[in-house]
Amino acid sequence: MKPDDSKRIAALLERIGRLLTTEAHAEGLLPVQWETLRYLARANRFSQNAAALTAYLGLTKGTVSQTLGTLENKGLVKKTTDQRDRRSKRLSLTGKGKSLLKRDPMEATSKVLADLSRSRRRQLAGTLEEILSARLVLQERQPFGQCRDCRYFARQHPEGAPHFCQLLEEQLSAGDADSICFEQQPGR
Amino acid sequence: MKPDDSKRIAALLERIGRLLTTEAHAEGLLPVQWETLRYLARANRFSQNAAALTAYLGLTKGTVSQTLGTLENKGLVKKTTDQRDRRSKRLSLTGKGKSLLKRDPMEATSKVLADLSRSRRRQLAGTLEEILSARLVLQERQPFGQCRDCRYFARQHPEGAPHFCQLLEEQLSAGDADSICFEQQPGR
DNA sequence: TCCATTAGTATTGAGTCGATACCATTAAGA
DNA sequence: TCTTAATGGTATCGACTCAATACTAATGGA
Repeated sequence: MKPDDSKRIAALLERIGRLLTTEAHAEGLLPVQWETLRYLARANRFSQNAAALTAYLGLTKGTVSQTLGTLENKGLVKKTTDQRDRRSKRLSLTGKGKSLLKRDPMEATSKVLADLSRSRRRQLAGTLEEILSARLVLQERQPFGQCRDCRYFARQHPEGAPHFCQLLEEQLSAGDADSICFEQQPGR
Repeated sequence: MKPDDSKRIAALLERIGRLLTTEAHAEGLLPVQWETLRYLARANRFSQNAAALTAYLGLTKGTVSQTLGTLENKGLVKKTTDQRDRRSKRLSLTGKGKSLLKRDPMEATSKVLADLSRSRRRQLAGTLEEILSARLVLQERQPFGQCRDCRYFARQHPEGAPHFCQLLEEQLSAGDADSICFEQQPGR
């Protein structure tokens, strides 16, 4: 095996990333804009705000605010002020935003991934998660894992609701449990 | 296993890509500029020109020309007109460019990759290459594989030189064989 | 009540990026 | 050889990202 094997893999990761980026110039949207739409579709309600998106993307809040502004102008995203904390704004996809996501250019790549065997997919997902998490830890950034893989996720709620978040002390729907969360901390 | 498992992997790939991009704002250079430097360090002499770089990055030639211009102004890249085809310019890293590459922000990720076991690295590299190649084929783009994995690579040269390219009919040094090539076509 | 913190916006300037048009050189045909 | 098409690269334009900085508004603690 080659001496700088790791460099070759790093180059592969970067090139795939760039591929995803260049082909994300589609439907009149730009790469970050697509990423934002996808994020909002996947994020649970505690994470549907600009601060969480900023952390997810690893950009500065000014940039993200600007991107959200243009998406709002395009009628793809809606902002509503959070009533519990009126500094914060709750972000959500409009109907137009949701239907645009059906033409997500990322689909082409998902299709290729679906052609891999189940076991290779599982292996790949595991390795990529490990790499990402290692890099994020070094930068003290959040992993944005799925709610149900969180150490604060409780399958049994005292009063009988389906799930419960022990950190935010909120009930969680089945959809919440599958979504990604700003506060998620892997731990089981 | 989750229904849209492939979407999760695609999101991982994109997020890692973005991570690589955001941390490539370093040493006064921008992400594409780093990618260009790395490309020039890895490309064989047939591929050290703007056209090949354009194909590699998947950008338009105008953009690439501009990026190369700023790298030239920074004294990191040198252009010399190719004497065989005087439309073309041969690109090379200056001493300053090479020494800057030693502070490549991508190193942080290579280090993490180096911590993976040998077998997981091998598996990962294989899977990523497969994914990339599948996507590139769909777009009719070049794979930019290593010279020695090319169908035109001949280990024995008639006159006894170490290696030989049967497409370009040129002798190849050991370094050439390890470099990536614009014309490379996997085939063995 | 004061003050530090947090959520988001506004502005500026550098640079990517796609699109288009352009120039020079080469290659192919008549 | 002359003409024409293709190729390698540059120049210019406008839209937009992005980091940096400064700002407003709301929150929350002392």
